[in-house]
Amino acid sequence: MGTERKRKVSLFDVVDDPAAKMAKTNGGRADGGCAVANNLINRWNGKPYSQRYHEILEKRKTLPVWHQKEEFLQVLKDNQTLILVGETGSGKTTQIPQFVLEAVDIETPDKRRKMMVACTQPRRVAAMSVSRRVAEEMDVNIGEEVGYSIRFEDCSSARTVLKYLTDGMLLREAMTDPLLERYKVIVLDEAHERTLATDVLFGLLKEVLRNRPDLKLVVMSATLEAEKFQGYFNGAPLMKVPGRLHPVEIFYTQEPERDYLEAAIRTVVQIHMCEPSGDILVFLTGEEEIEDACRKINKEVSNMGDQVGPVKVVPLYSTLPPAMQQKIFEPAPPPLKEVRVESLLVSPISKASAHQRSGRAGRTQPGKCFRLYTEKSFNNDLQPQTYPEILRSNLANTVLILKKLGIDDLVHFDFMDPPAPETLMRALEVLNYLGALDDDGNLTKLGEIMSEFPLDPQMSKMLVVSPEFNCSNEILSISAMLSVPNCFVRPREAQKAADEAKARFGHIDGDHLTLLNVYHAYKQNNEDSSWCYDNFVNHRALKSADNVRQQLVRIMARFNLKLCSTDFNSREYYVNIRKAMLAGYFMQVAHLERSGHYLTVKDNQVVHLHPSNCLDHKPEWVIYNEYVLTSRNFIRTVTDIRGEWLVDIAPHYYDLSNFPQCEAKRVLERLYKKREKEKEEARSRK
DNA sequence: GAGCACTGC
Repeated sequence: MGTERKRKVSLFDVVDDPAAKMAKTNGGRADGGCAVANNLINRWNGKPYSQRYHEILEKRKTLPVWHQKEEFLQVLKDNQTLILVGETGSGKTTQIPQFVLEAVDIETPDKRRKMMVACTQPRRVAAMSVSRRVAEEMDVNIGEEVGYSIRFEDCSSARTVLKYLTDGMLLREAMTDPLLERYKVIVLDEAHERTLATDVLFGLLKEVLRNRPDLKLVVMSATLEAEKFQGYFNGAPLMKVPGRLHPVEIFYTQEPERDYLEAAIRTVVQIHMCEPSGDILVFLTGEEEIEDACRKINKEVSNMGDQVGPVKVVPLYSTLPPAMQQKIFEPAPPPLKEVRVESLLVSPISKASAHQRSGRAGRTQPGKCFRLYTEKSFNNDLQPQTYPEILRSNLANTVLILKKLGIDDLVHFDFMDPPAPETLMRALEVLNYLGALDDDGNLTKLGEIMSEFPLDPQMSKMLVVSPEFNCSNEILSISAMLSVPNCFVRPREAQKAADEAKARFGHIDGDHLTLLNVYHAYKQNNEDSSWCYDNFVNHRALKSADNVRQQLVRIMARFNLKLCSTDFNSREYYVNIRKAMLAGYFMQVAHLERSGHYLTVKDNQVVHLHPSNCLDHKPEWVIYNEYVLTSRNFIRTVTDIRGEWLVDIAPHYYDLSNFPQCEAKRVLERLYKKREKEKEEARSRK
């Protein structure tokens, strides 16, 4: 890799002249060119700028990136790829895409359509909120010239010239538009987070750039790993933008905290009592914890009565509806204090993200950062960077996407951090067993359809084949339910009632069918939220399952996969559903040994049924949705299946000549013999 | 008979 060509751009401030720039880039447009040059008319929608535009513009000009605007544009002009390192508060996420838009020519031969600038974000909230902000800064309506695109919500139009989108969304777009031809410039933001999608986009874009000399790439990162990016992108120039606007003081605890949640709440209350007014941002790991913390903070503060001011606690996590998530961007009414409880990354975090989080405190004014661990622990225990997701994930889905993108030689695909060859091999093997890839590793017709579903390949497979089992409606519902957070609520003060409520949905043949019952009951009760509350199911989870289901239905329709159900009164109703599930999950099967333990077929692991299961017996064979390692090896969400079905539905996987000697093998041998005999009898009857 | 959390499509 051409690190020898590495360049560093010198930093110097250039006096900015936006008016001249705009006149230049406005090109040959006759309409009001003069007004545009004079900064009176918005070149994007032809309307006069509002007063607010100018007010915001003055504030924007104080952001650190503005001091390097001309320099940035020069580097962009001279290079196809560039890397920009800017810490929190530099303004890079909102300003850089606007600078780009101002400078590049996005006209196309078709006068009605322009090319776009894309800016990716790892998270939906960010894509949405940043685009809103930028639309305001550009004095246009969100969804028109500036838009965003996230799963379930495309807020963009034919007029959109700047689009914020999740990195996963851009990857999906690449599947139908392999050269990303509607984009002129792609900005990959938060590249340091190294999400799976970002990492795949790195490799993909590197190739696309070779085929599209007119495309440009800006990689933005918050951390010093930038030199690694530089090496990877053939010595692309590196620009550094100074970070936060205000100093942040960092405090550590003296002793390690036993209960970080309790410590976090205590710290919040202390800050509330002792510090001047402002915002507090708390990082926690999950929905339940966040809701819990919100309740406790409210309670503790109200217990203190008039000694302290009121507090407004705002939760933030991904499964909150978007409108609720937007709440955290509303300013707190002046006399109130505000606590925002946020969940972003699962701990233990890296030093880099700890640093980035502390940066949040200095965004609008000087801040303080309270780390609920010791300084020693920060220095010794935390990894310097977050380990890239691609090195710790199951890659079956990623490999399927790459294949669909036309990347055949995965071993030589240019990953920034190549996954172990065994990991890739395992993914290829799984896809081959599922019939998504043929024996030469080429995508099959089935695989092509599977790749269009935003699901794991096992689930896509069961969905695609479900019409053959006459139960696609039910498999759609089950898939949707498996794709959202656990819908069963079990509050500490009402555990017994919650268990009883769950038991009412229980299906003796397994948890998948229980989920189906819940979904059906939810629909039959008109998606009513108080019904959910009374029955201890999470309304939000069910609503989002419904949303997922609709998306899946649309994909099914695109491929003419028929929506069908077996007659509910037929004995085959549940049998068909279980068989269809097995057609996708035949690699996730466990067998009950005479010892009373379950052994997985895949790797002969001893596993236990997760206590959340609703079976009233221990079936000889089960399929499971996931394998979780907590206090024991558990298989969670399990359903009873019959050994005969393994032989019928997945004989290529249950090929006994490759099977290790075990009880399951002997059982299967008998089943195969039985099948042989049945066939012979049928033949002789003829 | 024990919970374990997250993100993205």
